[in-house]
Amino acid sequence: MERLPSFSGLTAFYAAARHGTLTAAAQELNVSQPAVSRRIAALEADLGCALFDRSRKPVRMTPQGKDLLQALHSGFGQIEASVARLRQSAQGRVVTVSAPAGFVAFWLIPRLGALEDAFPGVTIRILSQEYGEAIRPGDLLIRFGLPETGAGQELRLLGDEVFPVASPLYLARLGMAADQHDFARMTLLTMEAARSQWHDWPSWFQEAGLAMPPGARALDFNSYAMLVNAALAGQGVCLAWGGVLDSFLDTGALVRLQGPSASSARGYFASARDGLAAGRDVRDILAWIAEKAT
Amino acid sequence: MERLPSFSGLTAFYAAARHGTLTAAAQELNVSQPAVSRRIAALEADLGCALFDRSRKPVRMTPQGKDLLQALHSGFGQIEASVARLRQSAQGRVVTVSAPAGFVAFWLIPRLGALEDAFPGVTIRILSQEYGEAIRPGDLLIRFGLPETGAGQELRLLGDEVFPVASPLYLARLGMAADQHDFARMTLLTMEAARSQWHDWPSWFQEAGLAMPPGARALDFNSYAMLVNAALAGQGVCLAWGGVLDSFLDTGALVRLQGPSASSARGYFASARDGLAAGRDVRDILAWIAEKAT
DNA sequence: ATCTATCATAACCTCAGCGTATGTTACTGT
DNA sequence: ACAGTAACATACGCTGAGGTTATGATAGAT
Repeated sequence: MERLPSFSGLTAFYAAARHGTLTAAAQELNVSQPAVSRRIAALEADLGCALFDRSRKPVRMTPQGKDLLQALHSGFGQIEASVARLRQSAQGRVVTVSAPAGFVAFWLIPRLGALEDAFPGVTIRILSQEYGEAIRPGDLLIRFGLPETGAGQELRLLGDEVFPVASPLYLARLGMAADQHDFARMTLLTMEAARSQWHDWPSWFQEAGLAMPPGARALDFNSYAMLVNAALAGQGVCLAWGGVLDSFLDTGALVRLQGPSASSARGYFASARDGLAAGRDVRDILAWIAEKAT
Repeated sequence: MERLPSFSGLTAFYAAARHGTLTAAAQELNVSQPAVSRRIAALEADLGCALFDRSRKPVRMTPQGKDLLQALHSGFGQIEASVARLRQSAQGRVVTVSAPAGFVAFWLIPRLGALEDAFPGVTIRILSQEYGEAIRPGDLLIRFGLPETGAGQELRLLGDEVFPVASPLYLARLGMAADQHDFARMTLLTMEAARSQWHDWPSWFQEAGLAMPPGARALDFNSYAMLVNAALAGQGVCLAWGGVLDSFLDTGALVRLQGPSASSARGYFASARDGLAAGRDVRDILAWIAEKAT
């Protein structure tokens, strides 16, 4: 790892580069102009190259200076964004919920208004990740998968029922109905095989006691949200987790295909990162979500 | 702009987060463990939140800590890359050449081996930009356009002749030859009209004293490199700047269409950023390029 | 229960980096 | 051409931010 120059040098240069004069940089930094002059001179000595051309007044940046300015703009920008988030979070009551993207899109967001109404004064931050991606850190974690042994405080959300759903327009186009459908003539929307955590169509047919139609047409997605949008757009039939797509089932945008369903040990699980030591807000929101999802 | 925390706090946290213990971070930073402990405590007080959970030993990061770690990893990474570049550049003899992408692809890169042989011990860095993009900073600048008045030390490269070239396979496919061609039946490869610096087909026909074929087929590109690759692939005829495509003309991959040519005040110009004050390497390379390009 | 590793805190010390004052020079307006 | 202003560099003096050593508390392993 390259040893970084002094921070005061970098910030002095960054301010001078943005303002165009060392004097203005000094004002921004609440230091004197000679302090800025010296910081930048020390930085240049450290780096071994000139960042400003001083044959003119005010100074002009060299190409090396521009190179460093771009890096500082980007690097400081990202650090500043994180710092701002942490400071804001510390001032208010903020609860960060980390959950799979499909759950966020189809279950959590339709209920976000109600959640925020239930907890006035608390800022709810939501971090989502696609299936297969690493879980992002949060106060309250929702994951999809098998129950973990020894996890202790993990609550199971939603039912364990898995069933096919499709758009009524799609069914009508094929001359089918919810209680009169033929999988062999439908497109099966599915998550990519790499997502081994997912309940796929072969598993579903097997558990439903049906034979999977040979040569069934399949359409692969690497995002459950996109997959569900394809179903909504009439591109095929997809598997729904009990409870996840209920807002669409309630409005009729999607209908459940009549017939057997399958059950699975997999499901959505929620936990507070700090367990019983979690803050009151976190525990309350976890309880709220568990109640609405079961 | 958010005020950033102390750099020593950020670096101490970054080291501890990577190593997992404050003691190892102290070793990396060549300070004592209490110094690291205090830095991080001060940082946490500044941000108003805990970055480590200290109920365990060694410490474990909180979600806030992970948030900041990601930002520092990315931010410091970019700053470090720039710093490393500048330090390396200062130690060695590095000359940065900034030029349009077409010139780089078709003139400079075929000659790069010869250039490096001519200047052993000098590292040649090349920055390119597409036509219309802002010129990127470099020790030696090559641009395309009209001559600038008052630029002083700018040298003109290549000839000012503009002529059409095509792939012999394309010509053969149309039953044509270099000395027997009909523009009306060819596809004219051209830069997008937005690139007003470019010498376009209507201008060429006018200056060559020819009538532009009405309804001539045109294919637009926003990259001269892609345009030339299309000509090489037999997709049409393009305009060549005298000298730029000579490596293809030498090998026969492209042939010049016989007939009139046009001259233009536009051309490629090279200059040293620092003029006569430029370092010896920069001046010598500028002279080399000017000699080979004229 | 014992030992080791790790982090926190107290007491003390110092020099990195600051400010004020001044010199030099580019730049602008008359 | 000259005067005035703005901008950067350098010299001198000063101090408090942040370091070190020593010690206490506690988790974790055996």
